[in-house]
Amino acid sequence: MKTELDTRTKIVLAAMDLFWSKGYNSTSIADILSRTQLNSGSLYHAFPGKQDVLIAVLESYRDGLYPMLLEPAWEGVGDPVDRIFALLDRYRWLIVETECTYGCPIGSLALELHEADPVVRNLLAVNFTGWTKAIETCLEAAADRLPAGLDKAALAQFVLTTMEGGVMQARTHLDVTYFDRGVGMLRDHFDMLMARAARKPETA
Amino acid sequence: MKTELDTRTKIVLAAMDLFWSKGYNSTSIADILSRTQLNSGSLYHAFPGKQDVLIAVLESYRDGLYPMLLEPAWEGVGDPVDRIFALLDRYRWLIVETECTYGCPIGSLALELHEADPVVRNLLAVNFTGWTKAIETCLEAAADRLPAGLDKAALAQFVLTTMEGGVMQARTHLDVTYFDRGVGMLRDHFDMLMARAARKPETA
DNA sequence: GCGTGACTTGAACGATCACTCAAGGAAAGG
DNA sequence: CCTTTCCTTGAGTGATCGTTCAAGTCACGC
Repeated sequence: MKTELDTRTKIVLAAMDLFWSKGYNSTSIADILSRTQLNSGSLYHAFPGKQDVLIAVLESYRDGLYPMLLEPAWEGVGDPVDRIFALLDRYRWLIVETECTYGCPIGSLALELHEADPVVRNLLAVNFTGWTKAIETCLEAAADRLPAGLDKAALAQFVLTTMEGGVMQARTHLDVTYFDRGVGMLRDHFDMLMARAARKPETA
Repeated sequence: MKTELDTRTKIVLAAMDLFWSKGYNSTSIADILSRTQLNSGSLYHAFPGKQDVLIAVLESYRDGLYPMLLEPAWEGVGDPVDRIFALLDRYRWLIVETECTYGCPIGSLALELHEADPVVRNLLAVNFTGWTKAIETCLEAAADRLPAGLDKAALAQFVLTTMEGGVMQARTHLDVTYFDRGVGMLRDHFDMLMARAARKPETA
């Protein structure tokens, strides 16, 4: 089944990869054109400008969160807490696979684009929110094992923080163990929370 | 005392500010020149090229870690655990002061420079290591309040992770509370560690 | 006064950037 | 066969990038 790809789709796929590996500013339109084997006219027929390609990429990440990231990561993993660490393991795998050169595409773009357009900044925020909401769902599913008054939204954000900070340090040091230690600390955090919940259950 | 600044120093100071606010790639030599009121010849007399300005900036951050960042943040704060959170509060202050537009200069550069020169990458790593080593010193000074077998290096890295992840999310959402929640989670983590240490003291 | 080295001047260079557009298919409906 | 519409072609635009360099200025030892 040789799928004939839409011009827009071809561009978005190529741009996703290029923005991920080189960043937005360092990726030129010429890079996208040579990757897709298109001419500039075709690209500018499909998109008004470079920033609109970025917007399409971010929308694609947003829409692909479950089908492309979470569902594969959670396949065969039923326990909600395990799912959180399965997702982190997915990122670990990406780090190893790319020899610590790639990171989280959203995080990289978020720190690269300093004076971002409101639409772009909002899409970055939406991507983060989608991710943390998914973690929050896991935390709610595991609510019986966690302390009663726990701020689940804050903890979900903390999971994202651990992932982003770990990826950043692993990439800078070219060493996955910097990611692993962060995940290990988060594991400890969860263990302590669950131990606390087990010690005095059902209290507000 | 009107100090006449060295050309190199003037350039480094201007570049620190520009790289911080706009990033490395988005800062042009022309930006640095107009900021310093110098001509291109003077800059290229002081530095072989743009990347060498970046290297000087990173060396400046490395050398300024204690005098410019830690000592001011720790002034009047004796308790080692309080010092950790005083430092995080310093970053919080920067976020608020810049209306969530600036972040950690090292973290931003680390994620912006995807295919960084080895010298640059190493200087980024050195800056991270200097920071975490300082936190580690605090943890060692508070060792009596912490669990015996605690991996202090890992926890120190986790503090950096919390800071970087919090800054990233605060900047993306244009809202400091994303930073605050991360610091709150870390506070909980410390509280749980100290409670565990108090429960069963002096055990390995 | 004069030579010498350190530093500055700023126009100019080639490369590359995002982007444009007149011209040219290709397919479909009439 | 013609028209219309959609899409592609690719040379070309002006702007901006990092960088160069011949010429000029300046302080200082002789």
